Amino acid sequence: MNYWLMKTEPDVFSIDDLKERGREPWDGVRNYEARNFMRDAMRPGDAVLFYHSNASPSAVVGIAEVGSDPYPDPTQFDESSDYYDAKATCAKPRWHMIEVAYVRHLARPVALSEIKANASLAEMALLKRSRLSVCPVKPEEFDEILRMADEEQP
DNA sequence: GCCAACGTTGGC
DNA sequence: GCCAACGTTGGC
Repeated sequence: MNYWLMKTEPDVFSIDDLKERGREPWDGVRNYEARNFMRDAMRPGDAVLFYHSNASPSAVVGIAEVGSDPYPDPTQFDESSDYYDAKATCAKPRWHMIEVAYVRHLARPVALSEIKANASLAEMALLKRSRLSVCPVKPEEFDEILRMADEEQP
């Protein structure tokens, strides 16, 4: 099983929205590296750190899991969609997606500032790869975030 | 609101 | 193929 971190702007779609829906198709990702993770590596049951970006504070706020096998993002074929891609065809889809399923909220949000301050998390892709909305997480990093969430806020 | 990082586009 | 212009993400 693999571990991931997925970013979302809570003003657009938050952990509370995910809890309410139970499961959400993660369409609209138009970055090749993020696409490759979803298409080539993310599989049902993989664990996901659910991260609020552009938030106050930006933080890991919950746990989700990959809820489906990857499949072509239907919005790439929809001319009325913001995510329409004229160069994609059903025979040769360009963008793939997975669904995200709610697991639970963290006991408390673990803020980006805390992650940056934790030396054992210095190599996290979240910190190294700015603006990548889907990034891999090492098992020990995943565990450390969970441990921090169960501690008192510093 | 500013701006750094960085991916994409398009002229040549 | 190079690279400048431009657009987007996302922290602060």
